[in-house]
Amino acid sequence: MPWRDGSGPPWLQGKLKGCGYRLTVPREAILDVLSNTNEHLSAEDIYLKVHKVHPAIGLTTVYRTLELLVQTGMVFKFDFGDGRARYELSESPKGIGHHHHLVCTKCRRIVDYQDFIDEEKELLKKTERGLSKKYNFQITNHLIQFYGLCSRCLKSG
Amino acid sequence: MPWRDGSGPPWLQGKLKGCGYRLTVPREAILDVLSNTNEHLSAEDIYLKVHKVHPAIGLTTVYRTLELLVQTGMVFKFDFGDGRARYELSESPKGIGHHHHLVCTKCRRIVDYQDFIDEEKELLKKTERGLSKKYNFQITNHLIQFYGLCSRCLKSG
DNA sequence: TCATATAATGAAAATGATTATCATTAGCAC
DNA sequence: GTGCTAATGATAATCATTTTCATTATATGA
Repeated sequence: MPWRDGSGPPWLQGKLKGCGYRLTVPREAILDVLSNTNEHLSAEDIYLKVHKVHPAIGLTTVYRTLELLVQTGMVFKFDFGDGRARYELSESPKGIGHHHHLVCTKCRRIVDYQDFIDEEKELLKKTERGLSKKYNFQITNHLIQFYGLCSRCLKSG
Repeated sequence: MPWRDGSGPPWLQGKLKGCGYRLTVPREAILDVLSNTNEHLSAEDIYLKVHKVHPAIGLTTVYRTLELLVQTGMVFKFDFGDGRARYELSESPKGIGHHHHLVCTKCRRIVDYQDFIDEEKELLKKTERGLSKKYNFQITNHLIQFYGLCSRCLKSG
């Protein structure tokens, strides 16, 4: 559900401005696309979606904006091993929230899961504390992925 | 410590043959490099090290061999976000074994850690079981990385 | 040991995602 | 509104990785 004016979620816009960045049409459009998908979009995917509404916005700007969003922590950048990066909003306003991924090494399908995160969270916190202390490393983020064969690929051989 | 003949670890060679692949000089050389480092080498890093001993071995072959090793599960391929893949032997013969990474988002330094893996292992196993059942996904592998600022970057502001 | 089938190799060219350049445009603080 | 600059977009450049294809070398069976 895009915003009334198709301009993306106000709180994200607020965060952008809060970081001292200007609020521009391309940035709004990109945030809008990201907040209204649950796919794992590549830069080009995002460009194509944005392009439908704003044909003037170029791929370069999409890359630049995504880098900005990653820097500010608003967006996560993933590598699922197919040679192009994927981007997801760090925190979905709709509460879709933090999830991890199962990556099929055969067909490259991605399965999101949240179910087991609660327990993971506990351990992660604990681990993060331990690591921070031991290595004097300020942890801001983590990545957890499981690799293997998805149900379809298991069937087909 | 390279092997007597600088040919890499016999058990890895065995695994290669066991998978039906030929044992060749380039493959031995690449396995040798991988088994005698604890750095996070890129394809080109490996190529350069191999090149010192076997100048005839080309970069293409390094890429091809690495892909093969990743397919057979002998090598892990990592993305630390600097635009080039890194490769590590899955199981080090010297018992250096499975470890996870702390990635500094500022200077790109990588810290390996093993200390907290025991506890993680438990949860991982449990999580893997749960995920396998629920999503009918056969998990063969996992990736865990923490991102943040390393001690040096914390000091330097 | 040797011949043979064919997997593996290497040089060069192609690919394709991402980044740099630079003249132009458009937020936003005043 | 005006002006200062950050932001943009078209194009070209970069650079890691793949493809192509003719040549070489491995492992198997005689």
